Amino acid sequence: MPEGHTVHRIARQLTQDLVGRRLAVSSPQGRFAAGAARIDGQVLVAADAVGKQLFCTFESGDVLRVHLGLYGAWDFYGSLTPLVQGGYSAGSMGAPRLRRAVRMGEGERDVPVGEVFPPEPVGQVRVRLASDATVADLRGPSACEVLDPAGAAAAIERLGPDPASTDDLAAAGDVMVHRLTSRNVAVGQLLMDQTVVAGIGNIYRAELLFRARLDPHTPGRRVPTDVARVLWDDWAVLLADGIERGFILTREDLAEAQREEAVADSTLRHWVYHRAGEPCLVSGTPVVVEDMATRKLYWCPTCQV
DNA sequence: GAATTATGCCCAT
DNA sequence: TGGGCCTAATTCC
Repeated sequence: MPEGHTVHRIARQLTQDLVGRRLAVSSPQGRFAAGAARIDGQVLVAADAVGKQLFCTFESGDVLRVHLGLYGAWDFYGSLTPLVQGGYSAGSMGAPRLRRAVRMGEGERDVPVGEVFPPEPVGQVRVRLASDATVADLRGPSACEVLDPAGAAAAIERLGPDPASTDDLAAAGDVMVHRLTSRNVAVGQLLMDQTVVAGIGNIYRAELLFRARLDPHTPGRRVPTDVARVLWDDWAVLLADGIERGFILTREDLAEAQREEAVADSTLRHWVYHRAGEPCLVSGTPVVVEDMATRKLYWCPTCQV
């Protein structure tokens, strides 16, 4: 259930520990045997996130494209560079996994004693990327395929801008603002449309709209350009924070001590997401939950107009 | 212990 | 519109 920040962290972990290495690529589950064979034994030259998609480029130019979908995750084993203060020696990134892993930000947790390296695959491992020292297992993805360079470029071209994968934030923002304000579709749906802006999921959608005090039902065309720009700028801030922190925290009002609490208690992290019926933290009005395009939308009808 | 739910998105009908 | 992916935490008996 990852949003963009998680995929960027996965790309960072892969960049730290597997990029530049010659990898054994396999499909313990078997479903990806042909794709794995195409890139087995090659050097991984880059790992990049664009929105919620991961692109791993190998020396031949072939690209492994991965989308985690609803419950995909990467499990990492062996030698790993800590991405969080305190570090960790084994972990999962993607859907929450506690079996042998950490939630990012919960601090260090060792590999169970007696576990050998490389570890036996746990569950249905679609693809394993392995160096001598590090193993990354992909489980439960909704997309996992090998593309040629043109195919990879086309996949990226279909995505809207991602503030964490552009070198021109202002120009990327222009694209997002234009796409958001050009259609009559509700802004709450447009923010989830990965061709408008990439990486936003249901939590960031709800929180961005609350922080902008914007009614999710407002048609994109009725969203003032400067408000659309605020959404882009705020998305860039929240995404960068999520990448560093390892989880989504949008309550900039929290004091430092309360932020520590929010590390352990996910119910403290958001203004409206998953707070249906609870009082809005600003107005006291019960937070509303409703369906919008088959997803749950949380919002405050008093604050968001 | 069973049923439900979830940070997503694709496809078939 | 419904099922699929193939998972684990949470909620409901």
